Amino acid sequence: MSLTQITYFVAVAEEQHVSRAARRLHISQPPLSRQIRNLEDELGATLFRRTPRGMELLPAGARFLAHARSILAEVDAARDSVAQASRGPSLTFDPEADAGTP
Amino acid sequence: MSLTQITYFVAVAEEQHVSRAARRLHISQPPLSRQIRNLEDELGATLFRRTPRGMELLPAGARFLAHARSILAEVDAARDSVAQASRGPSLTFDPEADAGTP
DNA sequence: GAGCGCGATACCATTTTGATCTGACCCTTG
DNA sequence: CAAGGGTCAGATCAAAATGGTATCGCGCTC
Repeated sequence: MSLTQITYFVAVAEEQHVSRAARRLHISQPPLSRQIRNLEDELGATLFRRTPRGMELLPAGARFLAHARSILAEVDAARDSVAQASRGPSLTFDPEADAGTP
Repeated sequence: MSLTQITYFVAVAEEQHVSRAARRLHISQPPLSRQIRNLEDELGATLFRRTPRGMELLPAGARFLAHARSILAEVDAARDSVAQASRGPSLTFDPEADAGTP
């Protein structure tokens, strides 16, 4: 399982459509289809039902979706946190911040 | 940024040592060293200070570590959740569970 | 100053990823 | 009922990422 796969999964779940999700992700449809399959294989569960009109999220998929979003949100938070830290440590308010630099 | 990199980062942060972390991860030291560097490059921040005795977590690294653990925990939770779902949907208590299967 | 331990670099083999082309299937439409 | 458009899936190839081995450079310690 990779962050890429998770991102792909969320896109497909939201679009309920592999092709549309592929366009949104700026990749082509077949690799996306394969990544979803790989993810399902690794998890040992089917996440979508393939219909002639697109992809339908199954219960297992719905459960996974919640976690997937949480993971991606946490990744963003991690990025932001580090970005803040590198713009100067402890920019988060700290009353003792300048007590250590007299 | 990949889940692998995050896993690697946590190992290095915990061991404070690239070589030891590599042994623990069952990979060799140079690729691990490179992945850490790649992660730092992508984040645009230095996460460790290289010392002759190992790796010292910098403030930015410490911030990232918290998120990294959270991400990995959420990944585990996602796996577990799907595993449960595939052993039978809604094992979580649902009073109407059998109302639909008379 | 010689040796040891640390991370970093160079280079190569392998694996993984993505693009293109194509196929199988279903639904709609005439 | 036949044709066509749209869906996802499979095969195949090129490119990128990943990991291993060999080696370097740098401090510390003796």
